[in-house]
Amino acid sequence: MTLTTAEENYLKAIYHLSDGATKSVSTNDVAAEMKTKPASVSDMLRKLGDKEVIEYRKYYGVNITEEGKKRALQTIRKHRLWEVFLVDKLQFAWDEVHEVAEELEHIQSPLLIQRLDAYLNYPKFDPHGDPIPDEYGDVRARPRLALNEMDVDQSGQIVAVKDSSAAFLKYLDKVGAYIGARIKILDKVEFDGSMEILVDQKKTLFMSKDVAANILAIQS
Amino acid sequence: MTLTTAEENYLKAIYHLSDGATKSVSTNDVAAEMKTKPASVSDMLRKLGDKEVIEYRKYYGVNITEEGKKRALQTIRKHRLWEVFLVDKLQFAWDEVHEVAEELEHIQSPLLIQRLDAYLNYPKFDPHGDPIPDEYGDVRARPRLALNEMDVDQSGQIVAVKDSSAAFLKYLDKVGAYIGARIKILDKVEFDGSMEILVDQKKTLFMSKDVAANILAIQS
DNA sequence: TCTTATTTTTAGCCTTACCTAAAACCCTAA
DNA sequence: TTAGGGTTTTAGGTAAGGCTAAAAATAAGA
Repeated sequence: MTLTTAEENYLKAIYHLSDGATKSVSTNDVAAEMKTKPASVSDMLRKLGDKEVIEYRKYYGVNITEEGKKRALQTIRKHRLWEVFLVDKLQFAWDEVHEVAEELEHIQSPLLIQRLDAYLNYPKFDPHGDPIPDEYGDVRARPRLALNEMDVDQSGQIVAVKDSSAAFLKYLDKVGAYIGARIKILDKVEFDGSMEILVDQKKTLFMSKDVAANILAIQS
Repeated sequence: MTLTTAEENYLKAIYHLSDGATKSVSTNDVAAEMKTKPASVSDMLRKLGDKEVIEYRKYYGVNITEEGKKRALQTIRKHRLWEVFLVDKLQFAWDEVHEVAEELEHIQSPLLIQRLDAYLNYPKFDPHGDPIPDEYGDVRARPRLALNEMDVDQSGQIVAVKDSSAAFLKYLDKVGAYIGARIKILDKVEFDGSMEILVDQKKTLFMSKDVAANILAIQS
């Protein structure tokens, strides 16, 4: 059973919204994600249900099936491999690659993806730090480090905080850090463990060891 | 004015059939080339006429316009650059690349093509020996050499014969050479200028200097 | 020139993927 | 337990790109 480009895109959206195939997803949410109308989504959900990549009960939203999850992960794999190609080989900036990868991910050729993977040296993460599923759909999550565990000159991306109190999040917001921010360790002060951090390649931030220990990042 | 994937494919077919935008092309010929029905072609010709990439007079076939020629050459450029990528970088065989390139050529990103061109070191010919138009649509035809002018170990492709008498073409056919054949010069005999030539990577052919001088090839 | 054969176009219908408007359904609060 | 209100589906329509069957235009032969 092959999927059209539109079907692949819907399936990918449903996979993302369902938090890795765990939660069920509403028609409205899919419509928002796909920037389309709920009526169009209903149509498409019926089709995807017929193809058994989702379980669809009218009025009750959808759950992705095992087969659907596998298909979604294949598409995500292709997307992320192309992103690596664009950044590593064609010198694209990491924020320029998404739209092009969105087109490239629909090219149908298992051989192409196999060869591309080898050519890129079997990368495990894309330029945004997101993991690349293997050809069976297995994802190896990248280990998270607290910022104070990172070394000077290492780069990464903030993915979570340990203490998610409103106060701490407010502090983060004030200094211009946020979940998803790209960071680089510029300096670590031996004496008190405080750090100097470059955020989004433009803003420099000073933080105490305690603050740094509260912020989790993945390396890139 | 943007073209859909289908429109790009029709335009490319019309360009090829019109021998580089010189001859006019019939509905039936386009239908045969596109493996579709004449009725579908009529529809599409009206659309392409509206977009002014062809000149369409009902019942009298079409001529490609200057704008159409430019568009067709852009698509051909993208197709051939991707073919080079697949062969040079991803180790595809030269006869495995066409279908995948047929998909890749429709990716819309001028930056991608520009970067790909640079990455491949501005190739002038694709793996089949066909010239790659530059970004303005200019094509530099590859100089043709008679086989006896080629050196040992050089590879190429037969593109024409000087003497196109039936007798000579019949002889070529008998020995298994043909327009389009991939060849490699294995040996040249100093004494009489006769040559040993590998055809399509499998058949070895001996020919006199006179015969070799009658066959034109491009180098690859 | 007239008739026939061939080519091309039109007419009408299908599928995919979208849309709007209206109907149906689910849920909650009075 | 029923009336809204929000969500979701259905009904019907559009555009792209295909199809078949039939009509129309061109070309060719007597």
